[in-house]
Amino acid sequence: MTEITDNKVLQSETRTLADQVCEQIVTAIVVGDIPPGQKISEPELARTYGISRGPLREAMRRLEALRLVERKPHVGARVVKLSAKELVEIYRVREALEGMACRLAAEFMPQDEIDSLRDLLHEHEQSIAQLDGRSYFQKEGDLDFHYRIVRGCRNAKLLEFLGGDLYHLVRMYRYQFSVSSSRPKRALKEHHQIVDAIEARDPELAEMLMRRHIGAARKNIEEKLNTATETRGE
Amino acid sequence: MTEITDNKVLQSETRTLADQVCEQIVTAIVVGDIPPGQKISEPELARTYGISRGPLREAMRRLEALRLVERKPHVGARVVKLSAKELVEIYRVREALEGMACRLAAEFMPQDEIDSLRDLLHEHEQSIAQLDGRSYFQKEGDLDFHYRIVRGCRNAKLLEFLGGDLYHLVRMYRYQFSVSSSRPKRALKEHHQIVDAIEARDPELAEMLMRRHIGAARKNIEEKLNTATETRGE
DNA sequence: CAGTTCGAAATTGTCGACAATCTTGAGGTT
DNA sequence: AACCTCAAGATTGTCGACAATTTCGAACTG
Repeated sequence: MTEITDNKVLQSETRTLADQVCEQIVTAIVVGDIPPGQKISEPELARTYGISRGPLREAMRRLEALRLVERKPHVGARVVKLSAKELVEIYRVREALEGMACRLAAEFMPQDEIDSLRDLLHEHEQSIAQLDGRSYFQKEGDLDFHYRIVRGCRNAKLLEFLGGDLYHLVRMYRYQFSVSSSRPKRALKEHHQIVDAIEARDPELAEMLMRRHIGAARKNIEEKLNTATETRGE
Repeated sequence: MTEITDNKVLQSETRTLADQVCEQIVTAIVVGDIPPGQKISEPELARTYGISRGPLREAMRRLEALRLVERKPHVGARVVKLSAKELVEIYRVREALEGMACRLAAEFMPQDEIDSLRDLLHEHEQSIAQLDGRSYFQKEGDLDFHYRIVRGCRNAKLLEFLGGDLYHLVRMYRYQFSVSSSRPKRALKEHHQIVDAIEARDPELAEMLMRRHIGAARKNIEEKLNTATETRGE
């Protein structure tokens, strides 16, 4: 028996066809290669990826569990189309879960990981300076920060829910709407404050700051969507 | 186009074989008919439920997504065996999500649903009186209360995560460890306080009370498990 | 001409068989 | 006697074909 116990190593060598294709499809959906709302034809996708319908169907089940596709029996599957309402709902869930993650990180995150977080923020600072302060958080940089905190909270279930399921949706949304934080400097400052609270081992403050941070992003979205929803009554 | 928009009606009439069997297996696992840690043989289970391996494999994927089984490629699937640590982790997730749900319920839950909640608590009171005050919350009663609040928060994503995924694990745990709340009267009082806060439309208080309520249950578990963990060092 | 009904085509659901991989036990070697 | 090797068995992964259901269009009826 080896030392590694419950560390889910991503066994890249022995992955099943269905898993590989599933990952490919996830990326294709997230970056928009398969557009939202598109109906998915099983035989077509199977041909595209050069596999049979069996593994593809298993991949579809997994995608359904990730909330990236919706299936109706005997009808078919289509890529989810995030509505404004659903997106705000997701940010409520993030606010709750990541707030808790931040609280636990303030208790259990090792010092070396905190140092690493600081390094990441310094990289972000330089990135902002280079890009003249506008839209640093464009693609995956912001998610990286949040993901590290979730990893640092030492709660495997929290990591599963947030990292495994929810972040794919958030990533998809960012690609679809091309929404990067419109307030990069302020967001970076908030990130620094959050790390400060974690390093000070202040769970209450850490949770509150993270919730404010995500809540601000949510309000930002709500606001943008309210101004853009004068045409369609939905 | 009908009035029903995103209300996932449980279309009981046209359910696929895989879905039916999946539901059966979920129940079998939750109540312990298939014990935790048991390895699952695909041909055997397929024969048991009278279906082929195709639909059964799809059901297995769904169970994997529900975190009820764990699979390793080319090795097989086994029913999850909740450790004490994982259970406490789950309660942290519940604390975060249900706290948020309760906050939102205080904002958006309609008055008639609040009234219905009160009726439910009155039923619970009588049930406690009949059973002489011990362990009323034994099986599903407590979950029912929490589930109603989650439904009342008008956040579909929150409902999906909590009701769809997490509650199966909680139910399984309750059957496995036969743990019913060891403090029924106090729990009922807390439930009443929570409904009070919701009815008073006080989101802050509602969230705090719910988090305390679940946090107390978590501490109760930690305590029981600490006393029972003198034998095994795990 | 609108509405309905029916049927053919396409798609999804299901099945049995074959191939690839892991496990287990026996046999041999050091 | 302990350890390694290897082969047989079992299990999982994959595939192609058949059956059931839905969908779409055309013909028919009022």
